Amino acid sequence: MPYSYEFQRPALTVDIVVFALDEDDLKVMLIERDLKPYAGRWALPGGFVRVEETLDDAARRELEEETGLTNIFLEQLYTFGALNRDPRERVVTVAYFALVNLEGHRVQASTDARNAAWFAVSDLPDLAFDHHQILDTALDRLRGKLRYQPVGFELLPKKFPLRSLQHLYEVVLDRELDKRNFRKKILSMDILVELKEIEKDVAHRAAKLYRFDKAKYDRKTRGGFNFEI
Amino acid sequence: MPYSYEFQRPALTVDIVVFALDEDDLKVMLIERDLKPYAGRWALPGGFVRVEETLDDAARRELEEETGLTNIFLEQLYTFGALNRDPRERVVTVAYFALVNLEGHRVQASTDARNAAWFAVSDLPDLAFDHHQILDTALDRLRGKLRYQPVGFELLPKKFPLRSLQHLYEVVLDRELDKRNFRKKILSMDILVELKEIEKDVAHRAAKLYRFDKAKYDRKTRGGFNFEI
DNA sequence: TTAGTATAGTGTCAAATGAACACTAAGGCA
DNA sequence: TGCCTTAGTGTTCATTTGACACTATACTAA
Repeated sequence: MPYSYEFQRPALTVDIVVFALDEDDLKVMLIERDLKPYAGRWALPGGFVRVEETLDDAARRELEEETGLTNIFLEQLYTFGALNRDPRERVVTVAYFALVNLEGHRVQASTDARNAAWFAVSDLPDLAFDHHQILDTALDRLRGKLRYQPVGFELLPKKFPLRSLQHLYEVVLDRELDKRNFRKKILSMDILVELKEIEKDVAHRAAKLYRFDKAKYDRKTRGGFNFEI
Repeated sequence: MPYSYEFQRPALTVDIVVFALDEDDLKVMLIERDLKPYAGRWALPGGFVRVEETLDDAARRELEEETGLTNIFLEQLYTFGALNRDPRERVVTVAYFALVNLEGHRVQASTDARNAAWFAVSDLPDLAFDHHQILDTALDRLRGKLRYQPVGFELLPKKFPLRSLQHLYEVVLDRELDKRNFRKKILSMDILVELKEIEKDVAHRAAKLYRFDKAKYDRKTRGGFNFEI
């Protein structure tokens, strides 16, 4: 039973850029399309917004359906409305960007009869639609956010050594950082808690583990906070 | 002749938060609604996105139709998709935020049979829909942007004394700034050009006029720029 | 057991930046 | 000509940033 409207309406979708971090690279989650257009091409997970769900809900639902990821950091990115982004008809998409830590959310390959996989952002295949542009926008946003908000922790496990945090900053910002200065700076922010635990099963001297203390952060966040590293 | 679709589609609109600056206040442009719902209430300018126009185009068109403003700084803000933001049906709106200088764009009161007016953001009427929330989001964005991008100049005439620029920062950031430190900082950025002109018709000592030099700015913008005042 | 090796962890100094602070100069006005 | 209003200008101190190198610890392999 079709629905009719006095004026033509663009279709509305959500697309999600999910970032994760492994030993070497910043990764992004892609889905292999099984339908036309762009069948066989890799694309961002996403789909149509239902009329009875919010945009955030749509993004979380699609993400779960297509990749199995739930309960992750998710934030609206930008809305893309170019006229021919989809060859079939006018489609406006609200893009989201999400951060997960690989430990907690191991790749849940094919769900929903699709193939899902992590790709290094430095070595991507051709993408469907304007998804390359969306991804570039997400990367800019990630780099920007890292500077003034403590989102990086979303990419790490709950407990992490300072090395991992520095590595995160180095990978995302794409430059090397001085270890001493980095530690001084991060610790002086006083938003990390040193745990009574050290790394295990590590080939050499084990590092202390830390966790991000959101309560501490919230207390000092009045008037902004500078994560410039 | 109605259009029909297999699934129900949300309607898609744009709404624009236009900021301007006068002697005392940061102002925002509002439209008095003549139709239900919220007839007689003030609202942000905006309207439906047509299927053959981009989101940016829709925002510019609506802005011109409803307020007469053209050729101004306009940037996408955020997309609002709560289920009951519009009592009639599901409407998703892509909000924009715009900056104008009052000199060049004097209030073009009623156009399109509507009443348009500037309101001080510190003294607003009740607004229709979720427009208060949109406006708050826009204010946050303006304050944020001012810190790391030279958007403030969009609120000033082409030629302006440093006092006006400082006043802009003080009004938007809502705190007083030290005149000497402000001048030192702004001039050290080397993005302003001192003109061979001074203020006219001013009751007391006239100040030198400056203009923003976009080319200069673009040259140094590599790797970010800090407008922290 | 010991030598090797890989990563953890730590401090100083110099330069740049940020914040506080007060007076003189210019020009219109009465 | 005196008054009033705004323009314009430097110094000092505290803080932050950035460059830079060595010792400590723990596992591995001979």
